[in-house]
Amino acid sequence: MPVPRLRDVAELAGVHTATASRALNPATRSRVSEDTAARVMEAAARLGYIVNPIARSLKTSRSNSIGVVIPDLTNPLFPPIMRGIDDVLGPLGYSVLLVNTDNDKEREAQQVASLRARQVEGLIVATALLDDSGLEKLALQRVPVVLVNRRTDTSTLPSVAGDNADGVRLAIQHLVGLGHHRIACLAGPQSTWTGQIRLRAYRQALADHGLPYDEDLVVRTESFTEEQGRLGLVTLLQRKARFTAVLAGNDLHALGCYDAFAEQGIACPADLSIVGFNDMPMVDKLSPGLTTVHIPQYEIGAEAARLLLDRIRHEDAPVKSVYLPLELVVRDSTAPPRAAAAGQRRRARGERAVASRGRAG
Amino acid sequence: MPVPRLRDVAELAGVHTATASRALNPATRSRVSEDTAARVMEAAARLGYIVNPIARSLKTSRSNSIGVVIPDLTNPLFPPIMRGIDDVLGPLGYSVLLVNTDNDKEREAQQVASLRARQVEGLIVATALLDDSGLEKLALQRVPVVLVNRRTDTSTLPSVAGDNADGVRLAIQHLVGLGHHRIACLAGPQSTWTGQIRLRAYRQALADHGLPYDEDLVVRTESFTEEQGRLGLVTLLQRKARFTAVLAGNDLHALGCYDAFAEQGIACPADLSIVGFNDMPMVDKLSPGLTTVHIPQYEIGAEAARLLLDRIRHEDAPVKSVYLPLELVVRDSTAPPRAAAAGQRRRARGERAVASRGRAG
DNA sequence: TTGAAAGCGCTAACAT
DNA sequence: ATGTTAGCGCTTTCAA
Repeated sequence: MPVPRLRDVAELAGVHTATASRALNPATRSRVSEDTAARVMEAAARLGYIVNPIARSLKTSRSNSIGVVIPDLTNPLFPPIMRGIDDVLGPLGYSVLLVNTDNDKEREAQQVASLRARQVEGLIVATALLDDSGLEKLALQRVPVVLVNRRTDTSTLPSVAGDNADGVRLAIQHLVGLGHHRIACLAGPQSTWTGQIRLRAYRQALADHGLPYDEDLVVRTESFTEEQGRLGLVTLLQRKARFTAVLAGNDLHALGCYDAFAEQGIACPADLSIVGFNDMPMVDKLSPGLTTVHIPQYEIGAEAARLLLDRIRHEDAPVKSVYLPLELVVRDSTAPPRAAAAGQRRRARGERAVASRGRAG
Repeated sequence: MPVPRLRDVAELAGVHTATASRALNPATRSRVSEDTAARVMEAAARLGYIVNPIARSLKTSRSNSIGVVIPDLTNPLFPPIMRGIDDVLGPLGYSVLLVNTDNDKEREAQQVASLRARQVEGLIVATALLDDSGLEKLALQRVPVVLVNRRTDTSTLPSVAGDNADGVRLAIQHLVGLGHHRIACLAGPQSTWTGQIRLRAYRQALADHGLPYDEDLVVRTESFTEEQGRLGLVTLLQRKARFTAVLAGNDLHALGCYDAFAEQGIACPADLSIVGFNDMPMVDKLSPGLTTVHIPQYEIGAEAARLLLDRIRHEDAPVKSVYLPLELVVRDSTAPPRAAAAGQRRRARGERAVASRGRAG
């Protein structure tokens, strides 16, 4: 039995295909008499008719699909964003085409081209660099685009992200509240918006608490990876500038720091407190459980989808930048500092501390 | 500047659109003289022409897209599978349409219907139940389908999965090698293939080592969740049947067991060894690091994609069941048993053990 | 080897 | 309110 066509439905209902088409589309149904509409719909139901979206797209030149560009789906940041997008757009009849760029701008260009070849109506992009010529071009070509998580330094593109500055503020406030005065910062890559804004916010937050900013307490990493986090902490320790807490660039950095703690015999949080960023899955299961800034990824995705719809429907909708509130999740990797930076003094004398024993006792 | 059409390319090259079409398609290029082909291709390049896949699809009734049906992208099992699929199919010009069913068979039916309405050429399905009428129907309608991770109990559908039986064998072999003789089993839901086969394999593996099978050492959980894992272990402990090791249904179960360990003051691996299944991200970071069976998710996805291609291209290709080899990853949650099941004896006397102190010392 | 012509399935002017 | 007609952009017979 072949797949039923509109023609079959029209025939069964005894009307012209145009009428059947109108009856079947809720938006045009009113232009058809009530009982023809009913007859057509019944015929469609009987035959199990479903419109062919390809034919429809060819005619309407609307593909009912959008593209999502991320670095790597395997990064746990992105699945919740995807679901947020999908849950908003799916019920509206949109398909979501996902591409992974692996942080390769050349590959990204190809992927975006293929997405556009597939006539996507818009793009949600999570791979923005601060200075991103590819994105500028898209904007110029009036392709509806929404940025998520990261932004460019110009504000020509709408974006949805967590309120990173506020997240950093919360983290520093927490540490200062615990009594920390010398707080190091593992800053992420300064070519990314997140890397840059978090460092700035760190500086600002220190100032707000009347604490001095010290370049010796800052390391700018090359990427948001565990290894870079480990290296960053090692660098910080080598400098011999004393500190009792670390603001990590993200949770992966913090994980790297945990490794460094183990290697160097540093007890966390006794010797050193640490705060992460993102609240990745499972970081609550670490020992010690990681205190971190939670980002509402799902909501970010959902909001980005809504913004993109705006842009698709009204080409000149205002270019909004949406910031969603962040929350600090306090776990066990932060505690008041020892009377002085004991861990570091001890290391200076060549002793080894006993590794952290978690939260037992 | 409007998007260039085939017509524009043909005009610029001074040929008919039919000729241009033939020249542009590698498969038909041979039916065109070499230098017309060259001229057409140059014209296409000059204009930046890209075929409109929608128009092509309408004509060829091939959508160049496939659907992937999973329970929830947010489950870390699935992103690597997706990437495996994408990396095989993407370069071949396929788009991958992903839907999440949230383990709701009704929702799944809708999603599959919408996928089919979009004319996907085939489906990769990760949500199979052992007895799955929806899938049987698809098979009957000759929709190309490949199952991943799970299978149905009939073998009418091709599938790709890890060699679960062998994984269990490795796990039990490891435990027995360490000296464990009383090994409990947290079996997953018996409505799923994974739940069922792992339990069977457990039984078989015991037999292979000449160990008795004891129903008191088995709990069948309702789902593969952390909470069910915790509950399962608690149930096992309440039964007072003694055991020195646990084979968890999967890593989430194992995580739940970790919680139960903490609650009940059981030291792992000193009092109780545990082996997980899946090797989820981050389980290496737990305390103790989880010994678990690693499943090559990426390869499973890639292989499923290849199988699906087979099915799409040759409707009656053989219905293969592919099993990929699994590996046991030994970490710190397994160790030789104490002389006897000390932890349990102690509990029986009403004492509390000191929580595990990880791998320090 | 190339061109002419038809048509995939649908929707949207336009006409009635 | 409904039917007529044309055509979205491409591929593919068929004929030359």
